[in-house]
Amino acid sequence: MSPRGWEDIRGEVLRRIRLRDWAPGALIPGEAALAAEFGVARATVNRALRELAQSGVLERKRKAGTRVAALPVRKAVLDIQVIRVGVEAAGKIYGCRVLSRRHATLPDDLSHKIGVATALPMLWIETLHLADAAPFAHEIRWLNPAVLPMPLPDEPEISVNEWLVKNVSYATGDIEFSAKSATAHEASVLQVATGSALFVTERRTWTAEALITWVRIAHAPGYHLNTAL
Amino acid sequence: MSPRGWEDIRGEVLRRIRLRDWAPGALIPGEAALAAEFGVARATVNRALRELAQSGVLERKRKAGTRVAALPVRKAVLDIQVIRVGVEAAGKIYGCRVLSRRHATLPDDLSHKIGVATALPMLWIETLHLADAAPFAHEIRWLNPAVLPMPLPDEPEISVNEWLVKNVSYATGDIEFSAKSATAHEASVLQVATGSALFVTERRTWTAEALITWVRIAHAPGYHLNTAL
DNA sequence: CCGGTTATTATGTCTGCACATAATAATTTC
DNA sequence: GAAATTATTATGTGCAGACATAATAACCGG
Repeated sequence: MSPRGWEDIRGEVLRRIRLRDWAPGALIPGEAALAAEFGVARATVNRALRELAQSGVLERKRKAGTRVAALPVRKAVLDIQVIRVGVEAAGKIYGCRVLSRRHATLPDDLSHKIGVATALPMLWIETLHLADAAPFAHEIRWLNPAVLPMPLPDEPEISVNEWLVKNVSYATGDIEFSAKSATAHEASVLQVATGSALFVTERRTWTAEALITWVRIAHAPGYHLNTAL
Repeated sequence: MSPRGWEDIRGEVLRRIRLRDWAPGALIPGEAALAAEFGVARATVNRALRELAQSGVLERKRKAGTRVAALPVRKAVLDIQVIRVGVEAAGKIYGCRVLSRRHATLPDDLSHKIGVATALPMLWIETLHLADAAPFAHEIRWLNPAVLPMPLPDEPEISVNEWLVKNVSYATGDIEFSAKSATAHEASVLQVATGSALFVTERRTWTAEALITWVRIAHAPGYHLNTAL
């Protein structure tokens, strides 16, 4: 019943850590030693330990060896999906309505926040996402027309975000999650009381050269994000 | 200037995807072909493509080949740290006060929510976390005394969570993020207005056998979680 | 034409070996 | 004795070849 592959090795190492066989902060045997013990190649042990290090359970340093993380920074992986997929995964019917759409320049505060010149002409779009015809999330989006390969479609069926992922080059970006009180406008659109606690995600997306889009999505009360550790 | 290692391969593949050389949904050349093109071993290409698949950029299936993700489920990796580390990383001084602590049994709703019998004797602890002496987060924690290897220390210097990670076996668990309005109690403890939007994280932690702890942390307004995509 | 069996194929993993790299320990030099 | 140099060592990465596995495609009998 010796381990068969790198996943078994990973499991066995994890077992020893959980049983405190190897305590937090302690040095564990080197790859060569473990390979000998398990009767596998060093590369196999390496693969297992590398994965554990990636998930924050181990800390590895050349020459210094591998040790069990003392204050484990657990890495939670969140799947950031297109809203439609999230809604449909919950067994509901997705819909969206574009509430407003116009050309404008960035307000000063936002310009500063996302690091883009105020002067640039941008496209502003406000969308309401629906789940089973009930308000689900309110989206405010700034788009940089300069980086769009073609004009946006008019169809309100598909969300702008979804159009983007299909038609614009992949990019880097960042996300921020926070809790905000609903403004009067958000409250009316989402049909909740003003001041309700909304789960807000703000997202910047860049190409190598320029900003593609900045989005703020305020989710209706009850929304939550979860993940396994 | 051909690629030197798997990271270069990953970069080059990513570049082609970003340039829409390989469009979303399209099949990309097989590992063998890429290995030949780049003049590296197949294992090296495999490593690069595997990483890209792990981060949601590619979708791989045996025999079917590798394709660019059509609706990329971007994986955002969040670092779940001990609160003290987060506070100190922001350049502030951490502190915490245990507000209350007693033995009790789980209320029905929570018992149902976390899947543990109501009857079990549990320990209930309420903690206030401080950053530069200002309220930072309010923590409510249920602990299962049965799985603790030794009695909890009395020292209020170190948070219960930190004591746990150091003294109890690693475990699995899950996290949930949401936005909630501050209750009267939370508001008074955090010194904010009742009804303020609070960022709440709820966390369950299990050993292989039993629940270790359930925690709800309500963060003071202004708190946000962010990560690169 | 249908359903089941049998190739075929791309990815998944493993091995054994080699060398690169970074961090520490030992040594030498001034 | 301090500083610079040189081993030493554990992890990081690479290679070539092999077999495993899963999913598709081709085939074949009815």
